[in-house]
Amino acid sequence: MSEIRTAPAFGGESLLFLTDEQLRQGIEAMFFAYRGFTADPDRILAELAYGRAHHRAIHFINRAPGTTVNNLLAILGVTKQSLNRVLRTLIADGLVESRVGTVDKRERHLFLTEAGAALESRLSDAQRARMRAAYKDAGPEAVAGFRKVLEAMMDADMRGAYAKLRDSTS
Amino acid sequence: MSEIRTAPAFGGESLLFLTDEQLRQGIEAMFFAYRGFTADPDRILAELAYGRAHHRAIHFINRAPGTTVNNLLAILGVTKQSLNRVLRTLIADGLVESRVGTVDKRERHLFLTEAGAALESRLSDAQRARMRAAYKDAGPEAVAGFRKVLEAMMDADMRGAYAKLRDSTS
DNA sequence: GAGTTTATGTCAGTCTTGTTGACATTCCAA
DNA sequence: TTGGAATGTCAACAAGACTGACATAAACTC
Repeated sequence: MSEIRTAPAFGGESLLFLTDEQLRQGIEAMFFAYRGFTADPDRILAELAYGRAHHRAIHFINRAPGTTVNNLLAILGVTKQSLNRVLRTLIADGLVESRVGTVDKRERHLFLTEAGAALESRLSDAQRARMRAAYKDAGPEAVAGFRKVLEAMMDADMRGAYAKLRDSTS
Repeated sequence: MSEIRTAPAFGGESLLFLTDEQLRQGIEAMFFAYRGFTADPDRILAELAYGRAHHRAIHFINRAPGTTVNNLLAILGVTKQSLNRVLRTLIADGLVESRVGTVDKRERHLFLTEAGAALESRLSDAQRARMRAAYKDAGPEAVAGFRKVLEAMMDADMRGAYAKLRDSTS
């Protein structure tokens, strides 16, 4: 399966970074880094008897206020039943508000309440703090490379969703 | 909480990459990319009625053959009960072999059987294929940055575990 | 040698988060 | 008006994490 076992240079460009060993290191780095990535919000969520699913919902509702359930479903990649359970608790706890659509009354538009926005900030701040430290350590060029590889690693449909979100504010 | 809202240049070095907006894009990229990262092995595992937990165990047993249960526990960051459930099924299915230690007979040393190694290859190949495509797209400099940021994002103890694994083969 | 610690395994119960399948309601559109 | 889309809800279930309790064997310590 390995296209490149040794590390020859083609056309003057080294392909050392494409060896199985390099790829494996990347895979393991991704695994350990993702744990760090979620560790800080997880601690906050545990206090409140919420989980990562709640965080994800809150994050993307904050990101795109007024988004519909269907829209959120597509971004999160879970079933409506699974999302619905999470949304129900968030609505019951007064963190999320669900408004019937004016144009299409079948749709529910989702918004964070003040309390919801407060929790979102708390979670974001924790997650950003680690991200900021990592970015600072690695430097701007590393960050550009980081983003480039991550984007190339996404499924095509998620790359679209990501680009849409990315360009909507920046 | 935001240290930097605007994007001033300090000492001639732009810190544009440390804005909250940039950090949020990084967070979302990480979320979507991780889904892609696990998508291919997940499909294979689903066929076999296994989950990601099985993949992780198989991966690290292959990576460090003869590792003890305790060692694996530390790397995976789960409880022994959780890991034990997974190991039991893998041993029962003939993918993993557990050998009593010769020096310390309390320890169990874990190895992949031929069948286990075969599955490991299948899973690795799938995951590496995507990784290789992403690396190729992004180029060697981006890959270096990617690795740098991921490493900075890990918890300190995992950075140690990762470095140990990383340097043991390369 | 007795007592403690360590490594492992196991049982029982709980929680979150995902899944399917079935079904009802509402409303838009052909 | 009929069909389909969007949403919500109920029920059942499974993976994979958790805690707590307990058992066993081996190793270590005093």
